[in-house]
Amino acid sequence: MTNAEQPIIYWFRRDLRLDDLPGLQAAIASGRPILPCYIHDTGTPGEWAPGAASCWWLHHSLAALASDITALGGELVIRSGSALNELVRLAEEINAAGIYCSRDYAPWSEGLEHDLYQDCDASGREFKRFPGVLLFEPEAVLNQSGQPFKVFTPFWKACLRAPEPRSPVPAPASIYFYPGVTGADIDDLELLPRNPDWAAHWRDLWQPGEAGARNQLQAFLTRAIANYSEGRNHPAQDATSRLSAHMHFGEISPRQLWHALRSLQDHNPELTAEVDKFLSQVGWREFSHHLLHHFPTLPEKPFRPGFDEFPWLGSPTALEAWQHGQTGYPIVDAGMRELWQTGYMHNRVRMIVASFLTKHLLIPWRAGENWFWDTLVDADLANNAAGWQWVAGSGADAAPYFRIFNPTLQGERFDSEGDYVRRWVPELAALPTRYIHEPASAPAEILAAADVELGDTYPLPLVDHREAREAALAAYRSIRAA
DNA sequence: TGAAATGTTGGGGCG
DNA sequence: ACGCCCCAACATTTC
Repeated sequence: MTNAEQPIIYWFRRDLRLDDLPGLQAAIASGRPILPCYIHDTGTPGEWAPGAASCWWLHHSLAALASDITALGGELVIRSGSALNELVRLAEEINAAGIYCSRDYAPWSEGLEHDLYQDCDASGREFKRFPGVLLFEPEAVLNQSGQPFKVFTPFWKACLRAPEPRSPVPAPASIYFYPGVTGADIDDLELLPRNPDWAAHWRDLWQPGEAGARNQLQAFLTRAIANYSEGRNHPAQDATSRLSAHMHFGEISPRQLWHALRSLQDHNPELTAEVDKFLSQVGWREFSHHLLHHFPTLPEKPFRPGFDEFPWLGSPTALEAWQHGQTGYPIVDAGMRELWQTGYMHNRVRMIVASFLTKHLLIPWRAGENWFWDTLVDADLANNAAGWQWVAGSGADAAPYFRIFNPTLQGERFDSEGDYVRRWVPELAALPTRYIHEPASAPAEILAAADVELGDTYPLPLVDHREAREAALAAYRSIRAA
């Protein structure tokens, strides 16, 4: 039997915010007391435990959420362990009437939601999951034959034809909390690096949490969006939204993003093309998540058959040079160093470094996927897996296998003044712009004048572009024939 | 959400 | 004036 004072557990997952949270709103509307909780899940089979950079973000995001809940007079109850066990135990402990949450689309999450539903059903509790992590539910975007889309353009067109994502629900003005339950301290989760604390300066770069997400969106909408289509390709410009980590942790929902942009567009029709361009990027996020939902092996196995046989080389020393930004290709090294030092890399550069790893070095995309997973603050299983497979040519709607970025040309085209390289590869800073993307082509006296000694202060190119390109084409031909 | 090789065209230098 | 060559600029195709 249930009574009106039996609480509802609101289980925070990848929705670390209070605004636009339909599940929380529904819990409040039930009139029952609410227990907000977060489980640091260490026990669900198949889970990709968050990487080091992601853990740093998670810590601060949880701290921000906990503080916002405290301001409302409640407490975020944090526990650690198997999410299923911890939730079941907590529900029994307080005799909860139900568990509400936002739906998550990771392969292991869907199984977990199923198990929770079963357990709740058997013990007379309500288990409800609400949409909100995505704009459109995967079941709602299928082609004419009821199958998932495997090509982005028709996928996104179908999304745009579908009923518009509904308006965000307001943040609760007050919450009737269930008192008296305590959990772990955030520090006990040991999410922060120490010995050494390599993220000591990251608080100057990022503001994890809902307020930070709101600030970032506001900054983007008042400035960079106006030149997004072009600016987004130039890594030296601050022309992208930088919302990815906020989005990953659900500090802002895609619905909030969607409606903020549509509203901006309504008031500024001249921004239509820019807004559409940005929303199509949100569309790629959507596409990746839908793909992962339909094809749970996306993070591990080539989406396209045949790539199992790809003749990778996988040299450990080459991988290490790539990881440390020591390949001798300035745009690649700049990107890898930006990643290492800030937990982030500009998207254009992500494509360049990924193409370089898989095609110039012939190192399996999974090595890159793993490195990004550990080093990106916005590491996201769906985006990461889909992105790497896209670059490697094995993914859905992937770049054709013969599309091999020339890192020198990419640098010259998208970092034409060399500002990005100079920022992250300071040992090349004094080189004239003409040679900044190809130091090896500079005359000896120019190198000397810039204090550059190739092979000493800056590495010689790890591979020759032309030779590497030919080798990659030959490798791809070998699986195509088979 | 490429790059390189190959093909075509047209202006200009020059015998 | 003409043919020839060079080559930049652009287009097409190939990988």
